[in-house]
Amino acid sequence: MLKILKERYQYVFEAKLIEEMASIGNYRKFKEDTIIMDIGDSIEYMPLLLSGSIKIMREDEEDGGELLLYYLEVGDTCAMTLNCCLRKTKSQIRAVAEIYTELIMIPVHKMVDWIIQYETWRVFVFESYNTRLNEMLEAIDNLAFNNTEERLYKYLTDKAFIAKSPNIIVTHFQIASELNSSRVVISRLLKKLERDGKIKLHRNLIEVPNYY
DNA sequence: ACATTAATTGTGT
DNA sequence: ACACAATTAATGT
Repeated sequence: MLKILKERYQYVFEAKLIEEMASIGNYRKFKEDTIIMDIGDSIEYMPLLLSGSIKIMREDEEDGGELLLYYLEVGDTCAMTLNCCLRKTKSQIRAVAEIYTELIMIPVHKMVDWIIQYETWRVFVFESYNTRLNEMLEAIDNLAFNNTEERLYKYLTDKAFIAKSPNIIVTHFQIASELNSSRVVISRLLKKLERDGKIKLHRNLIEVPNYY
């Protein structure tokens, strides 16, 4: 575990901190589509991604609809967790492994200590906050302007990027529920994107040539 | 290889 | 949003 940590984070954190992470952290792996953290769970650990990718979703308690907020990738932490450990609130979000994912769980009290002890950790935490905030703003823009088409295309490229393949395997229905839209709308928009030459459609499969 | 069926996708109102 | 048509994949014979 120490080895993996070093590979991924040697330029981010100082050696001492990495060693401490390795000895304290709890190594876990999750298979595709498993829920890592659900809404209402109290947060005792903060995740540090080693490999894979996690999607962060919100759920509407009214209609049970889901909404995908953003993806966490290697080198990211969950901003929600950062928030919760300082305020002792419950999770407001659901985290699901998008693909096979490895991560290290670190007890939240440790991360408070580290903020005091390690400069690199402080920087890391603030950076994460910042990127997350920006991504959220972007997401809100798209929502507010009701621009589902852009949201859809971003969703597709993101997904392809994570899978490291231009081919993504989803049905229109699945996309609709993640974007909290209806299947028909998605189908129509996908058609349009195909006509524009941005993607190619097949059954259960969408080709996204320019995903990087 | 063909027919049947279920699921996914396309389109008009 | 709804209903229905068309297409495709999966399965059995």
